Amino acid sequence: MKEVRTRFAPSPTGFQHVGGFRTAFYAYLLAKHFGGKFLLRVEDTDRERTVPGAIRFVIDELKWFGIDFDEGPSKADLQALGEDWEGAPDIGGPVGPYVQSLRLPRYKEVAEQLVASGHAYRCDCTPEMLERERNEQMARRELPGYSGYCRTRNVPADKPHVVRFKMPTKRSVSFVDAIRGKVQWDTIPLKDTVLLKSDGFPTYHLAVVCDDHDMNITHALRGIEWLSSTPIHLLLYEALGWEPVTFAHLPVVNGTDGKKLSKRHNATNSKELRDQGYLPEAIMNFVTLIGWAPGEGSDQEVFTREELIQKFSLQGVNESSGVFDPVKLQWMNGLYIRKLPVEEFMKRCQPFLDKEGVSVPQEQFAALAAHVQERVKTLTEVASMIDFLMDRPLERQMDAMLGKGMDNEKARQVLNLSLERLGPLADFSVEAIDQTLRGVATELGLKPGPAFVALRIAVTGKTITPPLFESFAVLGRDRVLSRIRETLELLPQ
RNA sequence: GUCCCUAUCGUCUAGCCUGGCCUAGGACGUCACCCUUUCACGGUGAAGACGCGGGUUCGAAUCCCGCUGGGGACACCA
Repeated sequence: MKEVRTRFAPSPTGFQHVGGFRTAFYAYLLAKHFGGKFLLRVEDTDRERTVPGAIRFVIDELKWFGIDFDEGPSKADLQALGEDWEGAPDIGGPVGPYVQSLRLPRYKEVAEQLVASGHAYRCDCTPEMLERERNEQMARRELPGYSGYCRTRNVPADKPHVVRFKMPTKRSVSFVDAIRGKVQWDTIPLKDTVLLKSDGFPTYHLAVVCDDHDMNITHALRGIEWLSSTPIHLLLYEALGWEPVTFAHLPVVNGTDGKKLSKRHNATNSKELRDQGYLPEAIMNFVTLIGWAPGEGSDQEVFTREELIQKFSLQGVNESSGVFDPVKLQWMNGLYIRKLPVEEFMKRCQPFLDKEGVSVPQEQFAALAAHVQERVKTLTEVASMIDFLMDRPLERQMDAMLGKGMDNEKARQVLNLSLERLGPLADFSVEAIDQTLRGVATELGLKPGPAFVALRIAVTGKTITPPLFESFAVLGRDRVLSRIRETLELLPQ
């Protein structure tokens, strides 16, 4: 059996959002499922719209997701693009360059071959002429598109020109989409499209067919928006005498508003999600699930990368579009956070703590980490759960201390008695604190709940914290006592 | 305008190919209860969907036709 080869072929005209990365995940998963190769190809055929840094973004982000390319741009290619950055990978491979702007001679060669075989022709119509023709067609409510004026004019090669494909209209085309099954056109509603632009760059149509063939790609995964131009590609393969790839047209990923994902949607690119404290493995798992399910009656939705590779198939990909639901991502992220080994969790929290200026001794963080881990859904939430461990003035939520069976007088009693009992405690352990504080509540005829709220706010300033006794033990007796005393001062007389 | 894709709970989906096991299953979210020192975690339960209309059939979420809704393409953009 032929080696399965897939590619992720972004055009560097902007920054990928999670929908774009999903395409990459699927292509990667498919290749790895069959033990094949996954390549990166840069489709920079639109010189005007190319944005610097876009390629780096793709490579960096995919690396963050733990995805490596088997073949792709070499260091030299990146340099040629002016995209040579510190730590840039040198991927390379046998069928490069993997950058379209570096393959211009090849496209010219193929275009000329097509002209020679009568499948294409040179055209020197000006943009103005095309514009006028187009307007007239619109006015007559006809199908817009090039009339084929230059088909028989035999425009000389030394004049500025484009190369157009001779579209046969009166014939049917069909292919079997790996996701949707047979798709058929009885007539082709497309006109003579440009293959090679006047600046010598190919259009997507020429480049994608040429490269997928040259790079021995077996499966082309792409967005559904390409489905309607598939006849062009099929006809091109035919004219060139090449065997077409297997196409798989992926459904769209929409935002919660039902509109296609774009920069307008918040948190749609992986960088933003990372800054918001999401784990790459959670994002990858979640995004893969928008539009794919294992099927066969399976309910599984949490997968390791290996399971994903093992279970992924194009048959399991959905035909209809899906919505990126940030709320469910949050749930899944929490799940992944809880699954992390504690040390790993702490390590991953570090950048977020630094960012918030929260610095606490490692052993103190370690003592509470397991409790914190269970209470957060994103890494950004960690800082506010442990910043009470720092030696800085507390801002206490005094108003939350009272109410619900707790008044000024009772709060004072709880704090005073706690002070009295905690002070002489032989060892300031979790168990001892537990016993003591429960004793305090009982002695005052209070339920533990309200009593502990008062203590929690007195010592941490907040209503939401890791468990009380553990927090006290980590904080240490001196700080606990002095914070309680401080609070007593704050209580109205 | 023409062509193409698509349609199961609010959302992600299973089931559809190979009709009956579907009084349509799971997950997120929502609500209630339990656990409980806050918040979480965990547990139990509830509400919640086959777009509409025809047909085929003993029987249709599943097959066929039509309609409607949604999306896309028709560029020297990808």
